[in-house]
Amino acid sequence: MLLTDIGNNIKRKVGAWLRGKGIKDIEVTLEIPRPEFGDLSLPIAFKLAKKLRKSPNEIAKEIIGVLRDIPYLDHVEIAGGGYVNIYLNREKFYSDFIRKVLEEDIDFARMDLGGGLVRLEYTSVNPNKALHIGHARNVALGAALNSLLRYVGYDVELINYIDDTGTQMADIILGFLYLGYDANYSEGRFDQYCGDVVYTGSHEKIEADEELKRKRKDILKLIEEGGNVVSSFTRMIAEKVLREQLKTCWRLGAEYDRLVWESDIVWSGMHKKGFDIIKRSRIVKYISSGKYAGCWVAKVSGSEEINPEVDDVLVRSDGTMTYVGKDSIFALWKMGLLGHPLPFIEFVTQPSGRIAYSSSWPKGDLVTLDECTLSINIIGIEQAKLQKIIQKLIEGLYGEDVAKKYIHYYYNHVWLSSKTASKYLGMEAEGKAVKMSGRKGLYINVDTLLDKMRDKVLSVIRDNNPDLDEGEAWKIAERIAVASLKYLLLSVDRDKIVVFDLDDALDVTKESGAYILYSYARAKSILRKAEYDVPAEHGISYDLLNDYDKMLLRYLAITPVVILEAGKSLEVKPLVNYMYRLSQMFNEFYEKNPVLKAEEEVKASRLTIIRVYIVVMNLLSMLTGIPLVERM
RNA sequence: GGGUCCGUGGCCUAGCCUGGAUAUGGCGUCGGCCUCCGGAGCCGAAGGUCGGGGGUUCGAAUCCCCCCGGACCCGCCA
Repeated sequence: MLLTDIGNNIKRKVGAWLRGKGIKDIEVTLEIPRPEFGDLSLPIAFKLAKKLRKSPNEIAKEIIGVLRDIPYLDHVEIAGGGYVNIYLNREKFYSDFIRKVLEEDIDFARMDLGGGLVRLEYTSVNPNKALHIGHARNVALGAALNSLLRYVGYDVELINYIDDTGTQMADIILGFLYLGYDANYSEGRFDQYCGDVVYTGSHEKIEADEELKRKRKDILKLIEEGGNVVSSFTRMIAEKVLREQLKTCWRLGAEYDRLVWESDIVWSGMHKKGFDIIKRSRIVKYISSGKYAGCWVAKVSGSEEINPEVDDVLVRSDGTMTYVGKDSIFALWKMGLLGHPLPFIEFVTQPSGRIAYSSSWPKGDLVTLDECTLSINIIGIEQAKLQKIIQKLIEGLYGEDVAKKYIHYYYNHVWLSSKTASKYLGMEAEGKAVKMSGRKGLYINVDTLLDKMRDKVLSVIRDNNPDLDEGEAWKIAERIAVASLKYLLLSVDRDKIVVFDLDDALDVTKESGAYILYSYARAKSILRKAEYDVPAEHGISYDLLNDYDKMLLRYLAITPVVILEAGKSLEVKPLVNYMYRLSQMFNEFYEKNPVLKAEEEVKASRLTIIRVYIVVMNLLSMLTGIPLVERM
């Protein structure tokens, strides 16, 4: 029996009582109060006071009568003028909870929030550079969301969209073709070479030279046409970069089912087919006169009549499609509403054994995407308006219910602290922080950062574990580095800019990913030293436990509540923050309570609590993608 | 100019969606704790007009309106 089950039970009972009184517009909510106020708390009496013309206190008394036959209930108290505080029979509740956790391991809190297929697009970095720490925010979010969605009952298909037809790509292709950069570069990572050297170099030269701009335009045209030397060269380069980028993604624990190339989309004629559908929308019109004569425009503003000045052009007067147009069609395809099959081939086997399939025009196994219940697109906040337009367009075609399935899962940018920009990149910066810029070379690559973090942490590991062999130490250092970076990126609100400071990131104490791993390693260490395993059916001797034991236990038991909230809101942040809070609580427990030296009954109970802690942390690690280590 | 988002002790941050009982942690500052399971740790202290104003409410950091400050978006570009 989980706390969520007990909560549902209470909500059902109180809900039925409400309906009996003819009240339908008040939702029953439960809180987890401070420990002295019980295990669950019901503030509903306050909301009913006016409606029933009674004091909250009187209503609370009435509600107590409703709560009679709740399993695990010990007693109920009224406090604070109308709260109904619910106290469980903790010995029984915790014993059952512990048994469930130890028997079912990390599956103990699995739930079904309705299910269905979620198609999740994330990463989608242009294949002309290495991933920088801003991309890592996207990747970390996607990987975690994938795990969370699966745990709460969805099927998930992971898509990485590869835009190999844009100007960023053309910039480096021009660099290779005309500016002498080496397409066979092999001294270091090819993606870093393309981004750090070729792109920055080429871009600057192109912007200053009309002739080069013309050449870039020609390259873009050739890529779009396909079937020529330039287009296959471009695809070859992009593929080389992508393979390197994927290594970084894997390092961050991210994998994919489908790599979808923009060039394949173009060559397969998806846009033409998609536009034939979009054209039929009520909100799309052909403009026959004036400045915008010859354009197809979508009415997305609030204006009465369609007005190209404020509405969005989908097809230009020369017949080519704008970015909005293309992206809308891709959105329809991802939602399984287009039915346009693309050929796919096996591209690479990923670390978990999962195969990533790549689109590959013209030959491969034809795949038509099924309709999905949700299409989640992890894209930066700067695209909010554009994504809104896409949703409007979908609404115009299929109605509001379908449009609601298309979710722009946005996140704000990662900036660099001015200190980091000047100290490590030699860029003088005004103010507290600066926006990253690929063109200016103002960014930090994920691999560069992870290497730095790993090296920093490695010496501490050697000091603390002299018996550990080098390979093992290295693996641990890598995990600590990844955990620290992910914690940094996932623990703050998606709406907020993360200001990245390299020195702060390298400081892996206190509130950090490493702190979490440290408490876990301590727990593991105790279990290694314990001479016996406590059998799962042992349970606990609740009366012998002190406040620190009880606090930890109490907090462990709310795991399902946290997961439910995270799953319903599609947020990973609560999980990450909970993970940190739990670690904090464990460290406190650890400092205050001897385990191995405790009296036998207490020792057995504490070992059991630690085992539960381990399972919960393993589960949270799986859900958030923050890796753990057994020692460090 | 129009739109979206953010504003919580010196600095960073949780809580905001779904209003509820003393506002969460961290950094920094000051002071403690290793004969004891891992000190990458723990304990304590100082530090708060939850940007400002108004409204709704028995009750507002949380909901609504206005204002201020910051970020982002607003091309037949991608």
